[in-house]
Amino acid sequence: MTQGHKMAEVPYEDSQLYKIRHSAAHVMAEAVLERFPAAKIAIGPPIEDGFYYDFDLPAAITDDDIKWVEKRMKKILSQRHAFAMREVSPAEARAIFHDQPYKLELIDDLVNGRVDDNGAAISEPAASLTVYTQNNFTDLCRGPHVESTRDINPKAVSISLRPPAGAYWRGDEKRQQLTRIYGTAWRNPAELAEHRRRLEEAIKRDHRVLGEKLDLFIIDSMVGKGLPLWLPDGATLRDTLERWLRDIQIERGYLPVVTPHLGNIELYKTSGHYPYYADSQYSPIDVDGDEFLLRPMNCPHHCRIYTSQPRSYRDLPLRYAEFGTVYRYEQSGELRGLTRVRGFTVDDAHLFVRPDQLLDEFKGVVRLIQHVFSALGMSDFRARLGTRDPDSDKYVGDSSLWETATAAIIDACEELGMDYQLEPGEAAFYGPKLDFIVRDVLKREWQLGTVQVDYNLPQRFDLEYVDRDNERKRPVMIHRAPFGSLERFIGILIEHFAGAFPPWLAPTQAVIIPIRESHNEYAREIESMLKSRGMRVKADLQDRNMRSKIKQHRRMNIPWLLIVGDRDVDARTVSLRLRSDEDLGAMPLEAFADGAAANITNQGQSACLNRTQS
RNA sequence: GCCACCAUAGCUCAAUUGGCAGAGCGCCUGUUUUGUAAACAGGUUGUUCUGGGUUCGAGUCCCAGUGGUGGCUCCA
Repeated sequence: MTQGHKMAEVPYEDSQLYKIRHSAAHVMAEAVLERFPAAKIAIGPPIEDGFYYDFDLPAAITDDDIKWVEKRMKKILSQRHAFAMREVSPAEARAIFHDQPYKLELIDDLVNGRVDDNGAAISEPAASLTVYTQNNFTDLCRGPHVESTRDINPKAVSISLRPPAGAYWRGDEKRQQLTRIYGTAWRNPAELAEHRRRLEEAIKRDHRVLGEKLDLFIIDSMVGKGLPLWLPDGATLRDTLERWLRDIQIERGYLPVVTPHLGNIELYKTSGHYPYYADSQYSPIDVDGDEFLLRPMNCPHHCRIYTSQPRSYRDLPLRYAEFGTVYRYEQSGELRGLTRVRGFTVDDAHLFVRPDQLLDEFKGVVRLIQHVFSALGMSDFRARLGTRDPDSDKYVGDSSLWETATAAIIDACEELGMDYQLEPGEAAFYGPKLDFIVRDVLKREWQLGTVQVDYNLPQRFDLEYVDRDNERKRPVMIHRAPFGSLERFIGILIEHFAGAFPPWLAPTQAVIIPIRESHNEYAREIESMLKSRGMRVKADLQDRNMRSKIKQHRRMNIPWLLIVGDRDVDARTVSLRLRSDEDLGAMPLEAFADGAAANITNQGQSACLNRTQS
């Protein structure tokens, strides 16, 4: 799904392309300072596919300014200007940047060893600093840069591809908001053209675009932002996924539960969700003088199901599963299609296990998630182990419990041979977690599946079981959701398949297209025959010609088009055309039905049929 | 939430410096009965996002709101 850098073995940071982009950022800053002499410059690093530079501008930047800057950049690049490095003392640096407050702040932090010169990570105190100069512009910078502007092809640089954006100084929303200008730079014009082509391709795959084209979902302003409405085809897709996972879970010993979307605030005070995450919850609702919350999570409800009966060590593990809808307040600027919404359904389950069962149960869950991802052909994900940030106070529970839980996750990953990245500070507030992260078509990362080990809720809800030795003991909880949110998962899935779902997921699996009106009866017969075998099919009996029907259904990515005319009626065949544009010609109706059924059962990734039966 | 930009028919988009709101697709009616990516003809489709303001006159200019987009921040 991603279009990463497939460039040799050199890390991006050491590549020529990185230097080109880093240097292009300096040239852009020079041009912007010419346009806005009063502008203050912040930082300007290379990023994936390009670079940016942050400015504190005296006025909002316009399209005309962008055009001017881009033109000016190309002019500078077409001249020969060396990128000259010079080592300077802190005092010299302060003199050079005396009228650049952001640079002065960076210099102070560099000298004190708080940041690197991208304004980010903590580093050693710097005894001396480096500056780079090209033409009339000098920037505080560690480098490296290209030797000269001649190393950058002006025709491979563009800053008009992405609109300027707001960005907080040092990523802190309490500080000055700067104007970030993005640019892209490549080694040659062909690479730039390819980049443009990929951007256009990405828009076509965007789940918001495809969601409308394929009639999957809408987000209606009268209903509310971030509250998607599933249209019949989208709901069919979603329902197919739900039924599939439900069946898998039943096989693996999960038990269904159903709980309401609203709960007494005491429930969330007990669980700790309130007030820890008050900011992402909706205001309490008054019910006869008591306060109720739209639930932000399902786990508290499941805990109360656990406590509804005394539990024996023989009862564990208990695995409660529910497609539970939750509501979270998200800032309006963060809402996006199906991938960031305010009401969504989690394919949630909570496993209540004995400590001696934790490792096996955790591994079982990870295997389940791997199974789900691989059945859908989603191999492009990374696993992230989110642990507690020791400096933060947003977590609940003893540190010893956290250590035990983290160790259990690490053990499970190692026993399963699964790679993961450790990310302190990414834990849930009640425990460490293993997340499965994928990128969407515009390269944004989204958390999908998640598994979390939790010693805290069992304590807060006073969960117990009676062990073999007749002692009351505390179970451990595992929270897990292979899809994460159905909404987000399906959004990503739409982009993953570019709207061309494999037949087992496709809302409509086959359309029967009669060539003439006289073939309608046969088309209807096929429709009811395939429906009786559980397929999602329809006969297209509209009064329009065959060719336009083919075009229409191909646009909708219908896996199988069955064209039937005189020859097919006589021979009881269907003429099969795949959406991949393969015309497979006539095949016996029974052979198609069998082949399609096999494809669907086997969850084939393409619409190809195994034709051995014909 | 913050910064910037955007909003015209169901969809994609036009509309000269402020001067009668249009096209293609779709939809409806009729003709056509078709063998693999758009048959033909006619017709229909508007609170130009909402509310104010400027003006003889606003889709166009100004203000506010709503919604969307790109970022930032946030994200159990």
